[in-house]
Amino acid sequence: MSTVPSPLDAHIGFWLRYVSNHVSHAFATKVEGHGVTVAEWVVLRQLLGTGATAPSALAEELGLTRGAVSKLVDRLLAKNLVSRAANRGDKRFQTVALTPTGREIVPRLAALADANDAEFFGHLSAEQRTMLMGLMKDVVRRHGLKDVPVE
Amino acid sequence: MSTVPSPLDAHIGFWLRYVSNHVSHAFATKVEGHGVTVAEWVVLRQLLGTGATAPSALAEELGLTRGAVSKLVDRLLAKNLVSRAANRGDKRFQTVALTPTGREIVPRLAALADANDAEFFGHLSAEQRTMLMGLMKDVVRRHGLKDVPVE
DNA sequence: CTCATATAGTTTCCTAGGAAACCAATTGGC
DNA sequence: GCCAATTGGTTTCCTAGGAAACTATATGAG
Repeated sequence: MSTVPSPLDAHIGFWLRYVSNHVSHAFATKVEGHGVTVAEWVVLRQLLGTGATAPSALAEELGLTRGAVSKLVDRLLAKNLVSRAANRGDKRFQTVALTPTGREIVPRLAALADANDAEFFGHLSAEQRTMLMGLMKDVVRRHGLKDVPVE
Repeated sequence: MSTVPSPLDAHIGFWLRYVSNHVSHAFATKVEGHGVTVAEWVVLRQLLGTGATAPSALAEELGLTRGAVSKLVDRLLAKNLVSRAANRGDKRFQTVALTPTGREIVPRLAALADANDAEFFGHLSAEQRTMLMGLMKDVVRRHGLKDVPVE
């Protein structure tokens, strides 16, 4: 008695990807007005919280590869939003930090992020939002993967 | 009294993207054993439900661009998983359909999709899963965007 | 009938990011 | 002390997919 293969929309993963794509895309168009991509925003906001940080730490915290972070930092340098500094002890290490300009635009980008989240999830009740976020954090924690990013 | 800019993890969108990336990546490694990508699987499963379908309809249903579907279909043709047919009336139209081979592997891929979803969300109760999916569908519906894919 | 317009699909160009090879600096075994 | 192994970061190669230009077909206004 073989049953019909599960439809696409039977999978939670499908819906997450679908919604997540739309949310990210909408946010991307919002921030592109400030000449920044979503990934760049993520790095900038992270740096505001952590201060000068090694690229490898950023990669770890944000769930990116070191290669991706390397290129991301290049772009942010070119836009003068972050600066690189050599570590005086172990010369393999660097740290990356926000420039004054970088620090300046973070709040404006954060406002866009808030607006974007409100646009997509604002219709949910506070309880629903909390539960939703809780479920996501649960998956991350449960699934062992890098516990969490962020402060 | 300006407050601190929202941290990354204050946004539901951030968590969705984070989790969704992991889920998709895990699934990708599962299906790559069958020589198929996640996007290709999505098209294959869709075709099982809809039968012979125009590329533009696929694009619409799955939330992809026509260009992306065009390339996706090319790849699936090369793998002999779908076939293309010209429409006898309006020569601009085509339809794409599963080949026997394509129809054959869908159930196996569906099993992988089930396993993947279970791996990430199996620890949730049935109610939690239902609610989670409901919230996602709600966002899609509410946000007007293409109502839903799938049968 | 004819030409402007619309529509389906393709192609080109571009960007992003992963994997893995690679370089430089460091450390540990001995 | 010296060399192998490790570690941080970069670079190269590759693939995916979006945007927009492009081709071919069809339709409709006149």
